[in-house]
Amino acid sequence: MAHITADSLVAALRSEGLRVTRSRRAVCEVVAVAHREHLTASDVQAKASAELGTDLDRSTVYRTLEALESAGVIRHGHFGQGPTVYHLAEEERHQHLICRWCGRTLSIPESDLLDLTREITTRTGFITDVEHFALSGLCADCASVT
Amino acid sequence: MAHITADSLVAALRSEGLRVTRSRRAVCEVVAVAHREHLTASDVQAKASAELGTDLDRSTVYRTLEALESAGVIRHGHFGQGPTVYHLAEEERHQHLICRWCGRTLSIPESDLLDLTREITTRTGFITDVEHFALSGLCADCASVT
DNA sequence: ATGTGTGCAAAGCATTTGCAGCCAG
DNA sequence: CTGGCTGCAAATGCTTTGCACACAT
Repeated sequence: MAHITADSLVAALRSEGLRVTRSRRAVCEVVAVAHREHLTASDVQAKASAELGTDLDRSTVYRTLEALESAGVIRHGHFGQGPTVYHLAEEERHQHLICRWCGRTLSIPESDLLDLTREITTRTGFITDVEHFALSGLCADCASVT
Repeated sequence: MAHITADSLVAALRSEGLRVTRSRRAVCEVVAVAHREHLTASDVQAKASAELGTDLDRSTVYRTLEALESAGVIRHGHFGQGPTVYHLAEEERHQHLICRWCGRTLSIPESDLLDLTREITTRTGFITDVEHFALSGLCADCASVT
């Protein structure tokens, strides 16, 4: 799959019948450039404001992210207790593992967890979206210290 | 393992060198009675206040829960975007599955997920604490509607 | 009698909302 | 030109913190 561009995000807004403003375009650019990275609303605000040269309001950021999410081009997840993170609705999903000691984050592709998700579905009928919440635990380094 | 009683929670506080007050005893009772249930700070405040007959301050609740947690007799977890939930540090851990549609919560014993956690550890060295964060997804009912 | 635990009040964050004016269509 | 979008400011909800007083030990 080709890289997602700011333009395709903008197009998604348009196809939802939403208007395309300077602010929204800036948010799209920031999100597209971040690619696989996970951004908080505050990250987006900072980068988009820098790009615009003027301050973009935090509420506008939230509203735009919400619009992009309902257009289906971005998604959000929850890491630990911190703020919500946003990222492109990319093809290759992954589970995040957060170390409760050092706070480091690892990723593991969803495809490596298919056995798990299948197992859960078989037992409960529940279809897991591994990406939405991180898993907590101890990373290899911190575990070895303990 | 026998049921955990309020007294054993109180004893845990004592063994940490902490004082046992009426407020703390009330919190211990509420948590012990809840047994497997997951309580928010607000739940604990309400129930403990009812038991005391006077209003227990929210900050006292947080401080007491923190004390119980560092004494190792309770733990906390995060369900969705909602408030932190507290529960006894019981023997049988379980993973929570939250339906992103109807909000219902299912549980699955950690023992059913050993393959998963082993898999993750093998691949990454990461030791998962399945209980700390819930998993998001669609429950059987909501999935069938979709 | 100590100093730990308490209530109260205020602050700290992330997020949401109401509203008056602005700009994309 | 008209309504959707914006900034501003205030409100919300959860959690934390500073402080003076109270009470367990």
